[in-house]
Amino acid sequence: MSVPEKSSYHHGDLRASLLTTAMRMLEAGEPFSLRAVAREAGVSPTAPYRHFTDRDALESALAAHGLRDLNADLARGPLPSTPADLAEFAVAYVEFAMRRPALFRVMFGNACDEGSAERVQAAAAIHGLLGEAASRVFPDADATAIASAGWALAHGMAYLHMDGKLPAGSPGEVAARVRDAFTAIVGASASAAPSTHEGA
Amino acid sequence: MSVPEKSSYHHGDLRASLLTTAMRMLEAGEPFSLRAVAREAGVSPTAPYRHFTDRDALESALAAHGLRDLNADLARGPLPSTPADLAEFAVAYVEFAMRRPALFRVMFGNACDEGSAERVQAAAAIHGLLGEAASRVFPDADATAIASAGWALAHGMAYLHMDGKLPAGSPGEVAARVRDAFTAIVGASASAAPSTHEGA
DNA sequence: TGTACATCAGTGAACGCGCGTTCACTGATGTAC
DNA sequence: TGTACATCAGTGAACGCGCGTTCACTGATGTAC
Repeated sequence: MSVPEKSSYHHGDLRASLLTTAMRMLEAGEPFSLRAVAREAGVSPTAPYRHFTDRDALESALAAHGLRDLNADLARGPLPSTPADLAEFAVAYVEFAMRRPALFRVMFGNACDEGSAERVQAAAAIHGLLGEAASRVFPDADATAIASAGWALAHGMAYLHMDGKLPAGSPGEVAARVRDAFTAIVGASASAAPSTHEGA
Repeated sequence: MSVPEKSSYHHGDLRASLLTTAMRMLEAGEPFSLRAVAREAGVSPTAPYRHFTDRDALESALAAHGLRDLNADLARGPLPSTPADLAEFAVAYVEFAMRRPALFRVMFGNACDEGSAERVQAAAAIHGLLGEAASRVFPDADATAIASAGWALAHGMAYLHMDGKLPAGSPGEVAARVRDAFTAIVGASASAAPSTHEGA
């Protein structure tokens, strides 16, 4: 449909087709390699080099795509304004990771290639969104610290679940666990044992 | 010294030597493989099979070793009793990850092989320690939730720093960042925008 | 409208690589008599 | 104390695998005259 059945030699839009295929493979948990993607797309092993300078370039394009998808997921509703809203942000983040774990690792599991403009930009957008969300909910807190903390909490939950370090269960259970963790730690100071900190 | 220079054929204690070599390689950031470890240990590619049933068995032994090391790091001082103590727990966790990132990934970056008793046991010990620490500091909170939250926060900080998603800088800066994040989120509810939660 | 030609997106054979694992083997060790 | 032999920890050649990347190529497209 979208790719007309042309004469076999010229593909039509191989670049897009490679990205789609690679994305499908990542989501299916299949091992990712230039050759495998080409094979799956029905094209010779060297055809991708017409569209990506090397393996890493394809990977960066996938990462950028994933980052944009995650951004869209998070920005679906209005910006969070309460801690409970922020907890739902974390839930959405972890749900994305659980739904597309291999992609998630491609997005975050390696240094961002600064040469890939689209990847850099997509990463910055996510970063900005997380920062804004955190400082909206906790306007009086150290903005950088609270943003890092929120991100780390969600990111850690994502990895711990992906790697089976926390009892998994259904997606709903995972979501509940994330929500509870978030709520527990944000409300924690109230129930703390005697501390040197007595509030700000 | 510890391994006497015997006649070359019999090694003395190849098992220990392979583990040591593999650990050194992980810490040096060299790629890890059965063959590479054997090569580095000065032994034929098949010698390791006398001591480990396969590649995964070696990896599990390394993971167990690393988990015990991390446990020892965390248990160095007394158990935490204040939020500030708990923050230092998180700092130590992240410092371990930054000091030995490849090992850290081996420890946590894949499902625990339930067939490896030593790995299962070492993982359970860590899990127990984290849980006890959290519930000592926040005795009134949901123990599971607060333990997960603290672990996820530290774990997420570790991954974000390892993967270059947060500005790195010196180890001291990383420690400060972890401390600040922990402090910010634990004290956060005080400064929250209007919320549906008004405390427990 | 028809033909020549430059451009470009594919092909397919080949390279060298490192990997995990198998197999039949051999050299050293230590125990039984 | 000396010899025979079982045990065990190593060797080294070989297997088949998939990978990223190069190279010279060829088939299709579209533009200029």
